[in-house]
Amino acid sequence: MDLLASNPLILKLEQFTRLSFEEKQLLNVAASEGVRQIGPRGDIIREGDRPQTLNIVLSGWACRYKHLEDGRRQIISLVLPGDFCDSHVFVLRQMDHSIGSLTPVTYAQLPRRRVEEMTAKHPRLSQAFLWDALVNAAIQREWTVSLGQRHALERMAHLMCEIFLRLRGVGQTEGNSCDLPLTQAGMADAMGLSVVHVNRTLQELRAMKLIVLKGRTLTIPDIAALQDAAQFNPNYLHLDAEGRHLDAND
Amino acid sequence: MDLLASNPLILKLEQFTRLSFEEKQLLNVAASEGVRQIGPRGDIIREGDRPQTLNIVLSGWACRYKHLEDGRRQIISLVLPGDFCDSHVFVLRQMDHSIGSLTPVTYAQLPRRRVEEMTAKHPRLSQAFLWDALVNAAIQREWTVSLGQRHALERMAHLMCEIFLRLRGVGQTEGNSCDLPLTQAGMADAMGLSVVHVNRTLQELRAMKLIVLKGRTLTIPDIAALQDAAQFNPNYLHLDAEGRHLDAND
DNA sequence: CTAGGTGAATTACATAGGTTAAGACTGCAT
DNA sequence: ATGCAGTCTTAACCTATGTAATTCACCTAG
Repeated sequence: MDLLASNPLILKLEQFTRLSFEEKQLLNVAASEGVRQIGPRGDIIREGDRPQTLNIVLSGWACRYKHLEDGRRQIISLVLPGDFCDSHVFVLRQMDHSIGSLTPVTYAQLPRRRVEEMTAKHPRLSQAFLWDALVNAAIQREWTVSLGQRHALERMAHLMCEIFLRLRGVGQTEGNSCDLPLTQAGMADAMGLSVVHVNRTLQELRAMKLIVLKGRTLTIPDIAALQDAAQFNPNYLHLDAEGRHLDAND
Repeated sequence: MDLLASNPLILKLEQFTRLSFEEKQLLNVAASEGVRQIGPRGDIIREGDRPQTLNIVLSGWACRYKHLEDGRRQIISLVLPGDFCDSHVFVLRQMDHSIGSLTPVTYAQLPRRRVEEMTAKHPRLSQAFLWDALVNAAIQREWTVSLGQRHALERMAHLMCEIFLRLRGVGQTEGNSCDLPLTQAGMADAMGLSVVHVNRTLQELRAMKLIVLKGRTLTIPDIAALQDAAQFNPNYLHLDAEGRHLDAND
């Protein structure tokens, strides 16, 4: 079944735990109902909104972001295929940030009740969702470290390592290449740098043969070398979770 | 009952929802078993550890932090009285960061089983824990914004606003003053600045009459003014959660 | 009361990264 | 074809912040 193999949410969660056929089917149905599309610079959710649905990105890139009053913008995190837009916000009163599309995005809108049914009936799913939320928290912490301590070159290199590994987890890499639909302005907003300096830094990374970046395609000739330059330690992505080996009944 | 009123965990959670007497009692018992103490610069948990307990800070300040290979250190977040050290890490293989004490710290160690019992029997407690985890995620996002976009002065001002409000939520402020046991080196590690620049910035904040900082005591003469300087919007702390008004059976 | 350690303050100087501006390239819409 | 709009690139210049080093003021252990 094609969908089963290509649903990024399933691919992502299976890095952590093996899902039963039924669970996968459930996720697939969920990801095929209420599917929406949005163009490249739209908002999926806005600060202040109070979503009553859970949105899952199926294809394309989005980001969490926040504006300051004077126009400065920080991209808080990247929302890649398979990622939730608003995990568990049902508890909170309103969104404290916005989620915008960076490319055309396809996403599924799950009504709240549907999510609750799924997790109630399938503890392994709610376990997997929890794992996902915890990994996202870890990623956010790592961005804190990047923004606080790493210099521009390390920071950019670190970002690319992270993107590559996250995309690989959802089957969106080919060899040592992947999509990178972020503009330099986007990278600047994500890494707290100016566009000019992002450009300088990319040139430097290219000169060091650490990356090849043509159009929207990123190639990493030597991942180990890039990781070194970034002081990148993949432990925070928790790709080695034990759940994976606990049981395998599908 | 004195303990009931001074347990910072209860005070914190009650900002979000009203707890029943039984629930509070449960939290109190939890917070009085397995109590540990640690001096000012110790580690409560280390990167790589695999904690089988849930640690709750009862008094004193701690922080999550991470070292880079060359000695740079980033404080990722502050762990204040009433905060969990390791919410839900049972799912993950190992700690991807350390938690260290900034002052002498008293904390309770809850065995995993105990936590699971509590949340299983008291859905409102697990709801409250979830709220807490979500607020922590929001705080982490706000730090990302601070580190990425705010200049030193705004950044420091923002930190002080946040600390003050968080402490007020657990009854640790007096008027417009609170404890601030962070050294300037600590603030530097938290805000991604050098010690010298932290000092300069503090002088500036003092000259602007935005803060009074003597010894370990911070006073904020005019909170609105400080918030302005920081572009501080408290919405991310979600102190207005609706759960608070839903029911009140205690 | 003295030594050594820690935190704060300040100065002089260095630099990573920001700002502004302008040109070149791209793709798309008319 | 033409023209606009977004993106990338580069250059010249500027500044917020970092680095190094010194002094002072505590505090605590002997």
